[in-house]
Amino acid sequence: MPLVNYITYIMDIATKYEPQLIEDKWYAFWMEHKLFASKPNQKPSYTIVIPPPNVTGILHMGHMLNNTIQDILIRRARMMGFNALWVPGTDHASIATEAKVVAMLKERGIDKRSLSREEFLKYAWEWKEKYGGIILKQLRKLGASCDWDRTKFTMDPEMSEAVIDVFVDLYNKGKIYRGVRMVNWDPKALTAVSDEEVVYKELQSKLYYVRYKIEGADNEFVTIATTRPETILGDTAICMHPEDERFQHLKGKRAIVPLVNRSIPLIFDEYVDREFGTGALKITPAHDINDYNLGLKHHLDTINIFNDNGTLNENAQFLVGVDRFKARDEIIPLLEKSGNLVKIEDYTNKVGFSERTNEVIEPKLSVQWFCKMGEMAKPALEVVMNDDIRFYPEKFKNTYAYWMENVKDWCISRQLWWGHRIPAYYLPNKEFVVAKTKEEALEIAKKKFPGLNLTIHDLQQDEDVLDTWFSSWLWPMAVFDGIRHPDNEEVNYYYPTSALITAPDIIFFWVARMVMAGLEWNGRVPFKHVYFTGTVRDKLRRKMSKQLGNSPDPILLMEKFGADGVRLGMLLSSPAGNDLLFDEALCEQGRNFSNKIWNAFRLIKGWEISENIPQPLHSQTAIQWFNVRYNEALAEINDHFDKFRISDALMAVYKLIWDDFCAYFLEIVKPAYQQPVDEKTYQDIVDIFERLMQLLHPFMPFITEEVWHNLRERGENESIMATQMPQVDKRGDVTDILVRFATAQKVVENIRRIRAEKNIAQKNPLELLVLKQGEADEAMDAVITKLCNLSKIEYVTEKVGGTCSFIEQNIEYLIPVMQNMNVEEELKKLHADLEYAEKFLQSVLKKLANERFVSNAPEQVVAVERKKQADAEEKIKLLKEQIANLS
RNA sequence: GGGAGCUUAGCUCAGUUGGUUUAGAGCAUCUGCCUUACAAGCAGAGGGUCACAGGUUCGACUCCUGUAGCUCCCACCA
Repeated sequence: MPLVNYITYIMDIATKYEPQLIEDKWYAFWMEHKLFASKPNQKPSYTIVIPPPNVTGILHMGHMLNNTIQDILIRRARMMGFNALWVPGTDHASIATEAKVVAMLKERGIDKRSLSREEFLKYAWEWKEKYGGIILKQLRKLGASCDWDRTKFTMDPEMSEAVIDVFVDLYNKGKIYRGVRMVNWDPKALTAVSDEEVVYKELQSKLYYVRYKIEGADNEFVTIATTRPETILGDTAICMHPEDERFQHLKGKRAIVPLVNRSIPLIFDEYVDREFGTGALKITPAHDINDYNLGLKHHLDTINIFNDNGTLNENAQFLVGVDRFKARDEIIPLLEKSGNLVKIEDYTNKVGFSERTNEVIEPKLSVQWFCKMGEMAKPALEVVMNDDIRFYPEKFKNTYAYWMENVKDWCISRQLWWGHRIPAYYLPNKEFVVAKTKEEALEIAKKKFPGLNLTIHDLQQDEDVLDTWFSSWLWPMAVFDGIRHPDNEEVNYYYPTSALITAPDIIFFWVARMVMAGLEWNGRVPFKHVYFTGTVRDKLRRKMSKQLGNSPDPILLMEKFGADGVRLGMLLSSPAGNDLLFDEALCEQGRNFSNKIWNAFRLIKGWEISENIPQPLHSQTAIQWFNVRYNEALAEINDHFDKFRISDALMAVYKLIWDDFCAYFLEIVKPAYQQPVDEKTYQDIVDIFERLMQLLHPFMPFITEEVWHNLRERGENESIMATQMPQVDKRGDVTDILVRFATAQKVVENIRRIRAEKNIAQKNPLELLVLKQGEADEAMDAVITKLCNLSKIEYVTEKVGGTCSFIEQNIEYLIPVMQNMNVEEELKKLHADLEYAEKFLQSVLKKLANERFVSNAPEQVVAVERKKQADAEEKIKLLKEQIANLS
C-alpha cells in the first residue's frame, strides 16, 4: 500500500466510531454496578413489565421496536428521579413449546405417544433449561436495562400457584364452568384453540352441487351447494328458507343422504340465504358452528364423522381412516358414480387456520372449560372509556370497546401437557371437584359425597392444561407475587405499572384480559398507559416473515450498525400505532448520527485549553444562545414524552445535536486552527455536551455513556444512568436571543449562498455592509463574522456600487464583490423576489379590502394583516431601489 | 356484511381549539466542495392547486356532507 493511502486509511479508522467494544464494555459495567436493579424505596415508582416473549422465541424486529421503546421510557424515568423497574421474563407458550419438544423428541426417535405425561414433561423442562430464554440474552445486546435478577417465567412455581389460585377462585365464584361446545379444533396440535387464535385466509376452492333424493318420491331431488362434500356423511337435515316458494311443496318431507342412504328431515329456517347456491343448505351439526346452532334449535341428531386428527371415523361409513382433505377428493367420484353430483363451480371462500400451527381449523364438539367474561368485561371497559387507562393512539379505544361489549366466554382448556394443569379432580361417580391440591380436593369430595369412602387414589386430575393467556393475564400482578399475597410491599409499591408497550394484535388476548384480572384480584388497573406499536414491515410494506426472507437478523444488524444505531433506526420512523417500514438505511442514519457525535467529541478533546486568553464575544454569545435553545428543546421533548410521541422526541434531540450544536454552536466556538480555546468557553462547552448526552441517553445508551465518561474526569462508579435529567428552566423571557440568533442565521445563509454563487472560497475574507441606522447588535455581528469569515461589518447609510445584496427583516445587506458581477443574473433574482413580494402584497390587500373580514375578524388578526402589508410594502420599496441601482 | 381509521413533497410522517407572511420535518434528489472534528461529512438549491366534489365561514389542510381509493378490526354465507 502506498504511504499516502496508508495514512489516509489510518485517519479514516480514527474518525469512525466503533461501537462493538464500547457497547459490550458498558453493558458489563452497568450489570456489575447493578444499575438496573430496583427495590421499593421513598421515591415514586415507574414500572414496566415486559410483554413476556415465548420462551421458545428468538429476537425479531418486532421485539427490537417494542423493547427499544420500553428501554427508552425506563431509562428516562430513572433519570427523571423515579425508582424505575423493568421486569423481564418469558412465557411458557403451551402450543409453541410443546411443538418444539415434540419435534426434538422426534429427532431423537421418540414418539410423544409412547411417553407418559411425567416423562414428557421431564423432556420439556430439559428443553426449556437448555434452549429457552435465548431472547432474554439477546435483549442485553440491545442495551435493555431490565432488572435481570427478577426474571420470571410463567411456569415458575410461585407463578403457577397463582394461576391455580385464580382458577379455583373463579370456579368458586361460579365464573368457570365445563360445557359441551363447538370449539375450534386444531387437528395437528390436537387441541382446542380460542376464537382469537384462529386466522381466516381466503382460498380458491370449489363449490360442489349435490342432489339428495326426496324420500318416497320418484325422481324428485333437492340440490344443495357445499364446499365440504366429505361432511355429507354427517348430514342430519337439509334446510331452506321458510318463505322460499321453490321449496313450499317439500314441507314435512324427508330426503335421503347420498352414499349412506340416511333419511333426514327437511327443515325451514330464516337463517338460510335464498340467494346463495340453490337456496338449500345441508346441515352437519357436528362440524359447523352454524349448523350446530340450527341443530340445537331444531333438535337434530349430531353425527361426528371425524377423529381428533382430522381423519374420518366409523360414523362416516365411507372412507374411514382417510384424512379430511383426501376424503374430499375421494368422495367426488363416489358421488358422481351414484349420480348425485350435479356440478362443480370455482369458488373463493375464507377458511380458518390455527395461528400456532397453520392447520385448517375443524369445528368440533367437545367438553371444554370456559370462563365467563360478561361480568368482568364491564368494569374493564369502563376504566378505558373514562381514561383511567389511556391508549396511545387513542383509536384503539374503539376496537377495545367493541370487543368488550360483545365479549364471549373464553375457552380456557387446551389438550396439551405443557402448561398449568387444570385443578379439577374426577371422582368414580363422574362428578368432579375443583381445589388447589389433590389433598384439598379429597377433603371437599369427602364432604360432598360422604357415602363414597373416597381415598386419594380415587381422584383423577383433569388431563387438560390452561390456555397460555390464562397465566399471562396475571403477569403485572404475579411478577410481584400480588396474587398469592395481595397486600405485599412489592405489589403495593410497583403496581399499577406505569406503561405497557405492546402490539395491537394482542389487545384482546392480553391487554383486555389483564385489565379484567387487575380489577378482579387487585381492584386497580394494571397500568396507566398503553402504547401500541405498529407492525414492522419491509419497505415494500410486506410483513416480516420467514418465508419471504425479508426479516433481518437483529443481532447481525447490531453488529453492523451498533445497538445505538439500530435503536435509532427503529425509532426514526415509527409514530405510535403506525406501521414501521423498516429499511437498513434507517440504521445507517443511526450509525451516522453516532459518528457525528463521536467526531464532535473528538473535536473538543483535540483542543488545547488556555487560561490566559479572554473569552471572545462570539463564544459568549453562542453559549448564551445555546443554553436558551437547549431549554426550549427540553420543554418540547418533555411534551412529546408526555404524549408518548417517542419518535418526535428523538427527532427533536437529533436536530438539537446535529443542527444546533454541531452545525452552529461548535462552528462558532471552534478556535482557529492550532489555536487554544479559552478556559471559560471550554468548560461551558463540556457542560453543554454533557447535558446533551443526558438528553440522548435514553435513546442511545452506549455512546452517551462513553462520551459522558470521557468529557471529564469521572469516578470509577459513576454512570450517566445515575445522573439527574436536566429540568426546564422557566425563569424569565429569553426568546429575544432566539429571535436575534435566527436573524443572524438567515444572514449567514445568505452570505454562504453568495459565496457559493460567486465561487468565493471560505478562506477568502469578505466585507459586509449593513444599510441601517441605529444600534448594531454586536453580539450577533460577532457570530456572523466568525461563521462567514468576514474581515469587518460596517454600518452604512448609502448604497455602494459593485455589491451583491440581500434583504433580511427589511434590512439591506451588501457585500462588495471583487470579481465581475453578473448583473443580469442579479437582476433576474431581484425581479423574482419582487414578483413574489407583490403577489403576496396583493393577497394581503385583498383580504384587507374585504369589509366583512375587517369587521368580523378579531382585532389581532387584522393587525397582523396590516403588519404584513407594511412589511411587504417596505420590502417592495427596497427591491425596487436595488433594481434601479443595478439597471 | 358491520365498524373504525387513513389519503399533505419522490418516500415516511407532523400540522394541537379554523387566522404568525403563499403549508413543515427527516430521508431521498440536484449543484458545488476531500475546508484543519466528521465524505458515515460540509455548504447551497429544487420539490406540494393538502385525494376529489360540494357546503358552512370574513377566512378551511383544519368543521360538515357526498364520492373515490387504501388500511385495519369484527362477523364467518354453506
